[in-house]
Amino acid sequence: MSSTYKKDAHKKMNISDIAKALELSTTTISRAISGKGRIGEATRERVWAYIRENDYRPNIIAKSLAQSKTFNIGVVLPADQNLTETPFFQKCLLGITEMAASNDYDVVVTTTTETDITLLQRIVENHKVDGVVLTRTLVNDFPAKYLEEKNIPFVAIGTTDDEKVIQIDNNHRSGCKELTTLLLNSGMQSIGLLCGDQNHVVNQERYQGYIEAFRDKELSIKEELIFSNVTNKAFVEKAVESLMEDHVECILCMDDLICSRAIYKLMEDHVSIPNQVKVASFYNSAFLESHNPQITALDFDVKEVGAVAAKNLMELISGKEVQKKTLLDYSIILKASTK
Amino acid sequence: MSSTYKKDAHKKMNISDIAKALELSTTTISRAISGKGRIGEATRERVWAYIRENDYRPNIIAKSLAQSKTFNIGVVLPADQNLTETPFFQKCLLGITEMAASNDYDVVVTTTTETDITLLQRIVENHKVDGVVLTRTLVNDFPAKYLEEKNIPFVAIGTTDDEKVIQIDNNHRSGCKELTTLLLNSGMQSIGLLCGDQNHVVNQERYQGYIEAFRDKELSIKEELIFSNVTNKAFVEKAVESLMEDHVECILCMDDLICSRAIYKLMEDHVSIPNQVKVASFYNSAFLESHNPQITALDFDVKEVGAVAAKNLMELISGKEVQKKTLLDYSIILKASTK
DNA sequence: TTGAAAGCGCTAACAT
DNA sequence: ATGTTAGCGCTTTCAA
Repeated sequence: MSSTYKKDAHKKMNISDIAKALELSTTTISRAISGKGRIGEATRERVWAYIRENDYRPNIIAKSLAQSKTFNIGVVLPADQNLTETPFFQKCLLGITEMAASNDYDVVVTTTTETDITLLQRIVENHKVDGVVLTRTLVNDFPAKYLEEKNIPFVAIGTTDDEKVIQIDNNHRSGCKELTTLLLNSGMQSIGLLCGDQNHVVNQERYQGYIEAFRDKELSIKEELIFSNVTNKAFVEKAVESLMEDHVECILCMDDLICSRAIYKLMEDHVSIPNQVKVASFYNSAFLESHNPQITALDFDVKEVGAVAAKNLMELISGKEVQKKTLLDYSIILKASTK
Repeated sequence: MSSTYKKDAHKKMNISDIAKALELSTTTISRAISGKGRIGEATRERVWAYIRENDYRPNIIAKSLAQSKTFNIGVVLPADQNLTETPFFQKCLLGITEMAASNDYDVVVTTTTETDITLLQRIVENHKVDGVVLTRTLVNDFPAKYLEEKNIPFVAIGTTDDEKVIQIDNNHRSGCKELTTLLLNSGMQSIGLLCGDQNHVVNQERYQGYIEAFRDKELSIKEELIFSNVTNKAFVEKAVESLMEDHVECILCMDDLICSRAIYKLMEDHVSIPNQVKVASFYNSAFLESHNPQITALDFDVKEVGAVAAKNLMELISGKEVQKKTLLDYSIILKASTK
């Protein structure tokens, strides 16, 4: 069984069909549609009536060509395997898409890895987008550098040293600091930290939050309790073992995948949460929700960060002033795992 | 701190700039680029040399207008909250994006819910895409019906009754049947089933696979062991309790979120896997990987299914014949949870 | 093998 | 308030 697609025979209506039908000029139709320029209320209504009646849709491509604008924003997703496992980017994309649509923009997605930006170059150099949203920031940020160099409007979801970049981020640093402080205030002294990929700025921020919490209380930081780049199951297991040997009171995990792995490891070793060790995560997702006891975590409105990023980008594109850095809030969800 | 974007002053090169520089006509340049139509090898090479040297990029928008093609494919993602938690769609999207790019297409994403297809209508009626990939099928498939009615080329990832729809799917039914059969062969008799949303065809397929396994062995199906629409934590917990009261030997979960919830519930109740009850999932993801014992599951190459869908759609768009139904393979990963 | 010219559908100066 | 006209950058028929 197979199938072929046959094009519709009947041609689409265009602006000059309307002009003819209504005995007006195409300019007038254009003005009636866009609302720009002077036009009589009567003719305006007449045009709209015709449009509604005949279900006319303007050809965006032609508009694009005339205005040298695509009305598309590009969204760059990471192609790395282990990031497709996290819901962050998908939620972000949802927020971006909705905000874009409500401003009459559409979303073209593409992917990059930390070193390969050819697919980003594709959409940019083919003039497919008016601007770009980067959904994460890197310590050595190739995509950002490329867009800067090409002078393409873009915003980044995340934080970066590069002051020229417009950034939208949840306040990870502050959230992690507050959560850590809360734990320290409850009398704990020794808190282990399992960090994610250190080339991702977000993980650096989370790390700084942890450090600052200790600094503010003038507590010494024990390097042996901090594990960086705990990016796979084996690393998590080794780190957890080591932390338990050091008799930490609490294990902080930078994201929910690390946390989920840590919890399983603890269960396997018959370590009871929170009796023998407490656990908290810097990122909350459905995969932690089912655990008993429930896990204390930071919660971010990821869809919102996407929406704000899209909004900022579209304003940037339209020449408006845009805030250099937007920090969104977080909430701390205290649950039984740290009681 | 704020920032404004300033447009680059220097105008982009176009086809007639090249024509002038090389003292040729725009037609010739166009032919040299596209490779269509007769053209002398010498001039052809001369044009390409110039293009390479000056890093010229054709304006796709103009090409689109001239050819009435966008070179975009639309991808429809579900906007439902609990689906953003699963990695399926993101992986799919990755496959689609890569395949599209390698055929000089780009990907415009949009979202729908089970009842609201306005954002899909947007990209279709604004002529933003040449065709559409639906990333799931529904029992009552509004998006598919809409696209059919509008006569837009589209393919669906998933299975559907509608014979006119071009479908690409992993062989869920067969996979689930094989896994269930395997369990039955190992001597189990009573196997519980926790089903996902029954409006998603994929869950119907999985259900059928389970049923067929029993039928083939002429075993009776106990309705009380099958729970449908187990779409939240509370439902999973109730179902698991009920199954344990019925002393099932194994619990089959339709996806990894259900499975993860079921496992936590079992742990909470101090039920040992696989000693007291065995567990298997119809979908494998990183969130199950950490569990000890590891969980038996079906594994699908999701990126591949996306890639094939994109390929089929692009062939459909270009008027080629396309297979009505493509079924991709699966693998069964047997782990300790069913030993 | 190459070129002239019309056209894709819309916008925007510049008239009137 | 409305119309004329010249593009936007590329493709494509038709002619040379």
